[in-house]
Amino acid sequence: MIQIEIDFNSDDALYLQLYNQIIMGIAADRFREGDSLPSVRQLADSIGINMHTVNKAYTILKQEGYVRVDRRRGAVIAIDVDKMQTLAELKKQLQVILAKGSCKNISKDEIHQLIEEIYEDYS
Amino acid sequence: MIQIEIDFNSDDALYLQLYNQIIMGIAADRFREGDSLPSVRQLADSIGINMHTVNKAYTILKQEGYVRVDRRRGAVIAIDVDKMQTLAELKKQLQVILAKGSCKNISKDEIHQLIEEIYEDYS
DNA sequence: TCCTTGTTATATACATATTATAACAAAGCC
DNA sequence: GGCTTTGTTATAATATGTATATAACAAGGA
Repeated sequence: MIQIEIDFNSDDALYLQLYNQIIMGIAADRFREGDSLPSVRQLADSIGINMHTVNKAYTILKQEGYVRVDRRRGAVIAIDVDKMQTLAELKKQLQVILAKGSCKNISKDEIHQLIEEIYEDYS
Repeated sequence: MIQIEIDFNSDDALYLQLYNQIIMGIAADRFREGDSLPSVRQLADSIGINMHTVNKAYTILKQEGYVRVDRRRGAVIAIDVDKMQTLAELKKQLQVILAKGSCKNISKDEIHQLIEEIYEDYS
């Protein structure tokens, strides 16, 4: 059984919350290369949302190379590594976040520290 | 004169691009504490978008403590530092980004390196 | 007085998000 | 072979979010 927490009061769209949590689940090694995710219908039922909302999350995960879709086994975790592109995208997103921190007097060291903290939470 | 680059083909909403660029402008010291931003009407005209779109960006910047609105001087850069809350929000956003990197075989060291790279760009 | 300021309100158009049904071929199961 | 479940696609309806167009108001500057 998969564990997904959806906040229906969040500003983030449902499909985005799903997308984010699956990626964080892979990073935290709760889902592993080769694992199957529940079918779009199953997961939609268990969360209590529409099939197409789940399908949208799965489709984006596929496009961005986190899962591969197998006719027999459904959505299977399968990472397609494109390091250059990933680094470029991460940089863009980090620039905005670091700027927010910088405005609020958060030092570079505190950011590094925050990174360490997040990695420690993986244990 | 303020320098804002809007990409009308971006997936990001116009007000969000504006919001991000003003924050990045403050972080890069192009806008400083006490500086006035253009009026909503002026900026809207110079970019070629609607007044309310600019107003939305300004309103969020105000809510999040990046500017203060002075009846005489318009939107003035004025940072309201709430370090605890800022750190909590940054952490949430970083968790998702780092998870993406982790899935794509980007090491912790490479993240630290990316942070350094972004800070170096401020010079 | 006149103009500009931020602010608020209303209306419209368009895009995105979410749900509801429905249908299809491919694969697994009995 | 029949039945179910799979991913996938299509269409429609609704709700929400984004952007624009006008308009009006009080407060402050020139």
